[in-house]
Parts: sequence; C-alpha cells; structure tokens
Amino acid sequence: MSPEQTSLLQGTLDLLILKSLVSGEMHGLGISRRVQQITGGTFVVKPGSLFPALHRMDEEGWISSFWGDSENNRRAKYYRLTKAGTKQLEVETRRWSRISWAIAQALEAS
Amino acid sequence: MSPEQTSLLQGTLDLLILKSLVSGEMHGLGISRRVQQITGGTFVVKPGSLFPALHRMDEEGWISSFWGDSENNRRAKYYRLTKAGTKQLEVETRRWSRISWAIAQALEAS
DNA sequence: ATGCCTCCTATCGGCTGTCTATAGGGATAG
DNA sequence: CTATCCCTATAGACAGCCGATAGGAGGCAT
Repeated sequence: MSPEQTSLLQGTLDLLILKSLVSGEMHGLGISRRVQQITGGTFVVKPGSLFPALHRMDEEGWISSFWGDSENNRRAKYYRLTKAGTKQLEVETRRWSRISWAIAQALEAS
Repeated sequence: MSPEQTSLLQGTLDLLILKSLVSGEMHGLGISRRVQQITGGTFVVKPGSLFPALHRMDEEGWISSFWGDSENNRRAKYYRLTKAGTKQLEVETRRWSRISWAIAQALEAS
C-alpha cells in the first residue's frame, strides 16, 4: 500500500522504539509493527536492526524484558520502558527537535 | 556562545553541503562555516567529516572542483554545484521531508 | 631570517549502527 | 507429517561520522 519506505537514519531507531513502548509493554515483532504504524508506514524495522537495538537498550537499562506468551500463543520476549528509558525518551526527543529545527533552518536559508 | 552542538545524523551531511553551495561556489572551510551558519550553530562539520564527504560527492558528480585563491590569499579548492547536484539536492530534500514527517507522526502518537 | 600563528586541505583508524541473509524452534493448519 | 506462520536471534558486511594528526603556505613580529 505504501511502497515508499525509507531506510532509517542512524540514531532514530532508539527514539522510535522507546516511543512505541509508551503505550504499553510489547514483544519484539509487536514493536516492529507499531513503529511501522506510528510512522505511517515510512519506517520498516527488520529483525536484523531490531534485535541488536533491543539488546543494546536492555543493557543500557532503558528497557526491561521478560518472557511471556504472545497473542498467538507463542513464546515471546516482552519489553517494557523503565524509568531511565522514559528519561532517555525525553532526551532523544529534545535531540530530535534540535536537529529538525536546524535542518529546517538550513533548508529555508536563501 | 552556542554550547549546544549536536553531532550529525548520518545522511544529513550531504544535504547540508549541497544546500550551502546553492548560494555560490565555495572552498572547503567556507562550506564548513556556512553549514554552521545556516543551521544556527547546531551542526559543526569538522575536517575529518567534511573532506571525505566532498571527495565522495565529487566522484558522484554532484559537485565539481577547481583550485583557486581564497579571500586570504591562500590556495583553496573551490566547489560548485553541478546539474546532477542540484537534482540530488531535491532528492535529499524530499527524503528529509518524508523522514521528518514520519517522526513527527510518531512523536504525536498517543 | 627565524619563529609562530592562522588558513586550508588531507588522511588514517576506529567506532557505531544499520542492512542483508540466514537460522531454528514452536504453534497451527491442511 | 509437512508447510507455514510467528518469533527470536546472530553473523558479516558496509557506510559514514569522529578524533587525531599532518603538512604546506602566507602573514607578521622580532
């Protein structure tokens, strides 16, 4: 339906994952689907990008994980935002604001 | 004066360089200064990022270069947008629009 | 002329983080 | 029992930014 999908900019994946977890705990593929949804299909996060990121963020302490069962009755690892993760989301959101503001400035320049 | 300077997102450097050349040909350090200017000091492009990028873009045919003298009477390599570079600037601008739109969507999500 | 500072270009090694491709196990359907 | 999802996972490759470093050449003071 939306054939235009852009590859991620380095550094935006964490932001999108953190944001997608605000609405509640989710398992890996669920996060992937949610990212695709909230970005209007622009970003598609494939397993090879997703899992390394999740593990990294787990080690950073931004998310915590536990095994459970998916809605399709399969073993799935669920992830949840930690307090530190919520804080990190704010940091990255501010970072993004700075960046997008700066580039907008540049593109408006004479 | 502006202590907040963000490191570049991969993929945005080309856009900023192309854009800074719209206002006329410039030498390397001039481009660096101009990028800093049009982004309100948010992005600072250092030599280790700048010159590899310029050489890459030269090979791609987006910019052309020639030696000349700087305003301070030093040898400087000047860069100029090519036709292909102008087109590439449009491509990257559209790409950026898609990306920033998508992330804005994500951040507004409930 | 010597030495120092600024301007300008340039390269190298390292690192982060994404992508492609591949794998495998457990549930479910035919 | 076989195929097919669903879900997690890893390995290898690679692009591209960063810090550090180098060096030539002009200007200026001593």
